[in-house]
Amino acid sequence: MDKKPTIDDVAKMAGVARATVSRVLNSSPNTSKRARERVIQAVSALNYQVNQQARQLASGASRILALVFAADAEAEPNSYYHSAVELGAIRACNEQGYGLVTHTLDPAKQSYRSSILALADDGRSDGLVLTPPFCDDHELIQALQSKGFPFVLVSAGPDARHLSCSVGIDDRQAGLELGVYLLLQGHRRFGFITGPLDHKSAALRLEGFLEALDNAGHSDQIIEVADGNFTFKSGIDQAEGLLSRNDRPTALVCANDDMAAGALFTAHRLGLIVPADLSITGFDDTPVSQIVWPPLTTIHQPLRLIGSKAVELLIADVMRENGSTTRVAEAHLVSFQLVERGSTSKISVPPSLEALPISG
Amino acid sequence: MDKKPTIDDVAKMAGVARATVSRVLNSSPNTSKRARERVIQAVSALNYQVNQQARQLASGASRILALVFAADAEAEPNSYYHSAVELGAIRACNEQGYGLVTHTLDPAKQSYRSSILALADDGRSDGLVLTPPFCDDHELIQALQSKGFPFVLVSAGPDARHLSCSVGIDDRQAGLELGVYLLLQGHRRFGFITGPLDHKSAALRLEGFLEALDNAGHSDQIIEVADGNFTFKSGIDQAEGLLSRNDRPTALVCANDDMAAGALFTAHRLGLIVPADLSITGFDDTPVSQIVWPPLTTIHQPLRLIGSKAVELLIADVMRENGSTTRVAEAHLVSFQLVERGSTSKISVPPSLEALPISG
DNA sequence: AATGAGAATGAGAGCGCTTCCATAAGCGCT
DNA sequence: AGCGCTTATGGAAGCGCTCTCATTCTCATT
Repeated sequence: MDKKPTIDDVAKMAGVARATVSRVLNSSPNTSKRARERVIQAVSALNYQVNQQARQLASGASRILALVFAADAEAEPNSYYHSAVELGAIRACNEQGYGLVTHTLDPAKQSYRSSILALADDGRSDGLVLTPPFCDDHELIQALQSKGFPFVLVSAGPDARHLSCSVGIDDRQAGLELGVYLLLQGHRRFGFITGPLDHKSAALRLEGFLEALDNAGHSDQIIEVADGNFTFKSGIDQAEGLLSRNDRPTALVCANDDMAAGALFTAHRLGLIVPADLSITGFDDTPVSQIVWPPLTTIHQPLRLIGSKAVELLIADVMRENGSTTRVAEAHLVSFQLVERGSTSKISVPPSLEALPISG
Repeated sequence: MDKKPTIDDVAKMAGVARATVSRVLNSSPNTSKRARERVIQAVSALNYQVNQQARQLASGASRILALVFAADAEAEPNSYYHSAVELGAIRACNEQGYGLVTHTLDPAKQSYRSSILALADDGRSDGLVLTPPFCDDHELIQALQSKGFPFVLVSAGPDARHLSCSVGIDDRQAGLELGVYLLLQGHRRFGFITGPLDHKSAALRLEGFLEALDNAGHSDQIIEVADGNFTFKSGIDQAEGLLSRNDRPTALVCANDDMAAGALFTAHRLGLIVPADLSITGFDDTPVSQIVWPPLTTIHQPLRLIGSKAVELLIADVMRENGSTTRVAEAHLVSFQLVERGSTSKISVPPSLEALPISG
């Protein structure tokens, strides 16, 4: 097998200097049309491809971005959420000639912070995309910032959003809309299964929901909250507790689709008819929400878009690094929609309650 | 911010030559204990980290592997399958100090082949992991082989397995066991929803299933086959056709879990009780199979293991490249299990049929 | 004490590219 | 024609590492 052609081969063939070839390849401003044409022709004649390693060494950039996901040792990851974000990120990377290397870390292990910092240090990537719950670790964010290493947050809570560039939906508002929706459906007794506590965006979903109840003049007493961890199994377990009470809720709100699927499972097992006996809502609008029966009313998040947008911001940031412009902590909020499906329905309530003031 | 220390800084501090530091860092055989100690101490004192780019340029290896997945423009990927394989691959990579960059390609676009070849050429990765349906493209495989570029196949069909190193289960055998199981349950009228036609391992599932029927002395006439494409939606649609016939099957076999979930959806819609009126089976044992109601009887594949094993083989291959040993086309078959859940049950059949010879 | 095999080390030549700096070419003016 | 200015080009110095090759050191053997 012949050796791959180098930039010098191209230069020789095109009859120009190596530097000129480099300039053409990197579309530097100062090149003549003639030189450009000759170089391009030589490149295609030789089937030349830049050696990324050499370029990286010389330029100091690897053109690789790293994406960090949470995944504990054995449990399934919150797969669809991750896949969708990753897919969007991959697309955006490819479009800009970047590669994306995905890392998984167990957030339960304390070592995760140093692992992420090591990722920033080892020079294999130019920037980091942090997903929950890593995106809410202030100490980590500050460490990264003091290194001057580019990164962007996905689905971060508002505190973290103030610190750095981020992409996500307004989880609080989404939770609120869900609350308003269910109140309008006539529900007055709620169950809520939360996500992991360190997961700020999950916490916001609850906050927003409670705000809706509050706005409508209802007290916290009409809601029972159980701590889930985003897994199907935790949905099953927590629903068990919430649904076996005497005054069980008429609507069960879950902080993601997988737990909603678990809740549905428990409802089935208990012989409850959904939505006649119980309304259930999910969050994220992952495929899970359509696979279960009945399909879930849920909040649609544009996860692919979030992934691609995160990468775009990150690349912009990486490129800007040379320039002196300092990075701004910009929270990019993308829109969400409440998707109404078969898992929720109106219940009949006394007219007096229906007349309650409900603010949007 | 100070510049990062280089190997020369370490060499100076340790009082040895740069080459010695390099040898220690790469654990070459010929180093004295004294040199080793001094270097290690200097490294930690300076908090030195090798510059991967420089190492790559000098050594010619990027220590990055590429994973190629199918994903069409808008449709959801077969997410859990992909995630699980990817997760296993990531783990194995990290353990060996490699990075994994994931690429998605649309197999419907003819350009996918040149994209993959470009991946091999651009020097950013040392090896390729090919998943279905790319792993069954002989032309691609041969092109890769003639380049001498390392790669490994995941879930490839037997033809491709003969050509190159591969990891997967024996899909044919799995299909056969599923057939034997359902026959033993008393089923005699079957529906089968296949995967995409170019997906060899999916085709094998059907082949094995038919073989089971054949072994039991049953003709093809007792089975109706419909072409799915692994999506939930195609499961819904194909089940529609299969279940609305007069002599509808008593068991519906689906080539993956997502389609089985779709079939379940249709069954619900048609008012059929699963498994009383209809048994349904999936394939892969992804989380989907437990999320739906009733949970699916399915074939468990150790997807994480497949991913990690693929990477291990690939790395071994990459490393061997220097040595003269030629690669062998080795098919690594991992074990699968039939997992019995609520979506299947025995049906009452005339004793005469039960006595039919059924071989395993 | 001389010899030689083998282990440890150092010097230095790249790996293929980017980029700085100096030079040359082009061009509108006076 | 001559001047200064901008724009295009070439030469060459690295980027930080690996790895070959030549050299020195060690030590058992004669």
